[in-house]
Amino acid sequence: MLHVDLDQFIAAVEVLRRPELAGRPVIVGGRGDPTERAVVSTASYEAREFGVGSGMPLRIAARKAPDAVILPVDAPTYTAASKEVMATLRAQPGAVVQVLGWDEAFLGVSTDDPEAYARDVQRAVLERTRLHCSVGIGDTLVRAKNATDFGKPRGTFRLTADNWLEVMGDRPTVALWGIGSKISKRLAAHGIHTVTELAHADEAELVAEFGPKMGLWYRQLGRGDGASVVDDTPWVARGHGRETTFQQNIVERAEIEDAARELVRQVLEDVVAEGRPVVGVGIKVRYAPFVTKNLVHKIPATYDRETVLTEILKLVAKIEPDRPLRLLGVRAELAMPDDAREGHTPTRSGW
DNA sequence: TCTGGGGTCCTAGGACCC
DNA sequence: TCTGGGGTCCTAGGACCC
Repeated sequence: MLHVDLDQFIAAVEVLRRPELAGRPVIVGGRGDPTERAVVSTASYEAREFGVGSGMPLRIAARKAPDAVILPVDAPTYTAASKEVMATLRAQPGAVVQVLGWDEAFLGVSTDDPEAYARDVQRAVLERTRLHCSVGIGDTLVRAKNATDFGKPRGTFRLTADNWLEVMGDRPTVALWGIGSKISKRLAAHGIHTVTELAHADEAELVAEFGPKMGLWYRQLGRGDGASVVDDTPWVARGHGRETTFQQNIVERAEIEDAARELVRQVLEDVVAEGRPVVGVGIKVRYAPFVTKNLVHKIPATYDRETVLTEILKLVAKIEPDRPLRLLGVRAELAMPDDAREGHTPTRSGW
């Protein structure tokens, strides 16, 4: 199967509608104001030359690339561009498409010449959307996904059981999709630093450290093994949430409750569009400097706004008084349709 | 350097039931 | 009076992804 990943997607879309920005360092993030609390969504390759990358505080990015053009995030525009890309992928002969986000998708296809097929995909996407993409080819989803990095930009790369350890074996475990900084550190504490070491790690030891599911899954990741079927079952959202980071930390009850009311209003807009009852509510709080807590609880299925607001405010009442708050998030869990329960929607562990 | 906003999923541990 | 073992449901917290 193939993994298709658009190159510097957000920045590329912005350059398309402002051609004069071509060749300049472009950074997209937050509201486009580097004095605000925000992070970089995407940096153009020119901006990356200055050491700017996704997830970096906008303030730091602006310091590193002082001449960069900094633009606000315009989600509706990227959603529209993404739809064009995904429609192009679905139009490819024999393609089964599983969308992973705005700018990436798995494409399942049976072909004797995957490289030629990948180049056809790149050509089709460029013709229809004027966007460039990289394509990973693999015999499992994990291998295809990891292969894409080696194809960037605008190229292709193939990873299979035959060359997986040869190519990936000496890389740190954090290079794997699904292993972040925390897990890689816990692995290191067991003497597991590289992909090869993870592939040959003791199962019992991993299970003892990470539990029966994740322990085995991490070892599988090290081997690049796992599912090899692209699942195009339509995605069913589990819920919707909104969150805001306050430009200045707040403490006042009334201010916190006002923020919660506004977030509930926004969440309910998404929930109404979904047309499924709310069966749980949650809040996320981040105290300064950077401590995150989640509070959730189940509720009887309801469509009633007042009920949802009341339940959220009960959780808000549990926020520790006098502790500076830098982020508040509100979330609504939705009832799942019967046909979308077990085994019908893609899950991470399924890969 | 100081960390957004949208999501999903897993695990531990307590409550409760038989 | 002290107490097993299995199961489910729920909450809190943590980790990851784009």
